[in-house]
Amino acid sequence: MSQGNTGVTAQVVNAHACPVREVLDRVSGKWSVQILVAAAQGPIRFTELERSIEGISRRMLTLTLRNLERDGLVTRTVHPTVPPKVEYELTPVAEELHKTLQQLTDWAERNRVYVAEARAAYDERRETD
Amino acid sequence: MSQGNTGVTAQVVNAHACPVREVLDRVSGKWSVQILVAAAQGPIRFTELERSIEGISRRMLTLTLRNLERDGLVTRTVHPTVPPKVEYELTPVAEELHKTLQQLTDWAERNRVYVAEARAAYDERRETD
DNA sequence: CTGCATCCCCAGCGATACTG
DNA sequence: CAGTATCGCTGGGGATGCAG
Repeated sequence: MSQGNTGVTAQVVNAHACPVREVLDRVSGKWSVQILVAAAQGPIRFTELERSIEGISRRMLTLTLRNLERDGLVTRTVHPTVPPKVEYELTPVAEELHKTLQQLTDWAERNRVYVAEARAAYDERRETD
Repeated sequence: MSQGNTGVTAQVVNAHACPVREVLDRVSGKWSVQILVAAAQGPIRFTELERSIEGISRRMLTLTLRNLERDGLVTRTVHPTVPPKVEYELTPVAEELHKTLQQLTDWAERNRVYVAEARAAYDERRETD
C-alpha cells in the first residue's frame, strides 16, 4: 500500500453542474459582491451605487446589474419621472445570499492579520533562499 | 428633495482594503474554492486533488495550492519517499473558511432552480421583444 | 509522483464617447 | 439621470513539454 493504491480519500466533489461552481459564477466578477452588499440596505439608485462603489465604471455597473437581474438577485424598478429614477433592490433570495456573504466578510476581518502575516512569512522564506 | 439631495442611503462600503475584496481575492480564481472543499475532508495528495477536481490542469493546481499555502490556508507536507508523496491539509483558519463556503454551496443548492428559471424568464423576455 | 517553464488565447474589464 | 457602443489591453488560465 506504500504506493500501489492511493485510496479513495477524496471522492469526486465536483460532478458537473457542481453547486460550488454555480455560486462562484454568480459571485465571481470583480463587482457583483460589492453591489449586493451596497444594495442590501434597501432600494438604491444607479448613481448612488456608482458613488458607493469606489472605482467601478458605469459600464461594469450596468453589466453587473443586468447579470444580477437576470439571475433573479436584484429587481430593477423604473420610475417614469424626469429626470429618470431607477432603483435596484435585492430579492429575498439575494438577501439570503447576502447573509452568507456577510459570514465571509466576517471571516476576512477576523483573519486579515493572520493571512497578512502568513503571506509575509512565506515571502520572507522565498527571499532568504 | 425630489432630486436635489440624494441622501446618504448607501455609505461607502468599500474603503480601501475592504474585507469584501480581501475574501474575494482569496477565493477568486477558478479553482481555489474547489481545492478547499476537496481538502476539507483531511490530508490529500497532489494526484488525488488532480483527480477529484474535474477539469483542473496540473499547472493551475500547483499555482493555486501555492497561493493557498502562501495565505496560510493549506499546509504542504513532503514525505521524502520514493516516489515522492506530498500531502496538503487545511489549516484551522481555512477550516473556518470552509464552513462559510459550505453555507454558500447550500444556498446554491437551495436556489439553483430559482436562478435557472429567473434566467430563462429573463432571456425569454429579451427574445420576444 | 510532483512540479516548473513556455507559449498562446480570450474573456473581463477600463477608458472614452454618444444617447433618450 | 441612466444608460449604450466601441476599442484595446491585461492577465488568468489552458496545452504542452521537461525535470527532480
